[in-house]
Amino acid sequence: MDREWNDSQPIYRQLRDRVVAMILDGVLKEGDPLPSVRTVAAEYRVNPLTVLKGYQQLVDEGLVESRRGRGMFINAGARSLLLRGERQKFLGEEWPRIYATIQRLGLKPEELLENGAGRQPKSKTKKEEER
Amino acid sequence: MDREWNDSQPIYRQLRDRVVAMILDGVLKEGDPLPSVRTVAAEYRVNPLTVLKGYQQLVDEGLVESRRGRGMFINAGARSLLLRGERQKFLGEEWPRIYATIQRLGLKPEELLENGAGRQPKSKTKKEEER
DNA sequence: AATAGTGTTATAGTTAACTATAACAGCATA
DNA sequence: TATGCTGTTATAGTTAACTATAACACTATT
Repeated sequence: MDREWNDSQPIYRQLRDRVVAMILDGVLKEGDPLPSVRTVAAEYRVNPLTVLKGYQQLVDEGLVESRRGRGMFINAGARSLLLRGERQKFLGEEWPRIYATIQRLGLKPEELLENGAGRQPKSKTKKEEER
Repeated sequence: MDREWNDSQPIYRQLRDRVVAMILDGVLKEGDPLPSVRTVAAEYRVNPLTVLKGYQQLVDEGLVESRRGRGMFINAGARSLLLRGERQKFLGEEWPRIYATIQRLGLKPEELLENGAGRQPKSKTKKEEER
C-alpha cells in the first residue's frame, strides 16, 4: 500500500479499488477485518468521512459487512463475486477504450501483454511516425 | 463521435481526449479548424464554457492555436507531438495500472487480443474461478 | 454598415468531493 | 464501570466542475 492519490478519480473510489485489489490478491480473506476507518484516515492523512464513503461502497456491493462497535469484515464469497463482476466491468467498459488507445498510439498489444513493461518504440521509422 | 459522457472523468477532459483521438486518427489534420465552441456545446448539449475549457487545454499543450474571430486550428506538428507525449503518458502512468488489473482478474492475453471489443468469459471452470 | 459567424470574459448559481471538528452509539476487556 | 477501540451522524466550510445567461471583441461576407 503506497499512499499516493491519483487526481483522475475521487479518493473514495480509489480507496474502494484498493480494498478490492487486496481481496483479489488474497491479502484480505473472507472474514478478515478491514483496517479501521480512523486508522486508514490517519495513515493516509485523509478525512474519516472520505474513508467511510469508500467503505460504504463496498457494503453496498455486498462485499463487506459492517458491525457497529466491532469493525468491517469481508463477506463470504466476496472474492468470487468480485472476480465475476470486475471481469465483466473491465471487459465491457474499460478494455475496449484501452484497446482503442493502444491502436491509436501505434503500440503493439501483444508486446504489452507479454511483458507488462512494454518497450518504448525507439528509433521510429518515418513510416511509423506518419502511420 | 457519439455523445455519451463518462462519469469517471470531467467532461472537459473527455472533450480534450476526443480531439486528441481525432488528431491521432487523422480525422483532424494540421491546419484544420476545430468544430466551433458553440457548435460543440449545442451538439453535445453542454455549456460553452465547458467546451472552451477543453479546448484551452489543447492550446496549453501547444496542439491547437486560437484565432479570435476565426476559430481554433490544429497546429503544425501536432500529431507527432502527440504520438510522443501520449505514448509516454500511457506507458508510464496508465498501462502499469491496467496490467496489474489484468493480472489480478486472471484474464488471458489471448482472450483480450481476440477482439478489442472484449468478449465475455463464457463458462468458467471451478479452477479458473478460484484462480 | 450590417450581419452572422468566430473566441473570450463576466456574473452567479448548483452539485459533488473533500475537509475539520465534534458528538453519538455499540462492543470488548481490564 | 471505566477505558478504548469500533462504526455512524451532524454541522459547516472550501474547492472544482458544471450550468445559465449575457455581453464583449474580432473577422469575414453581404
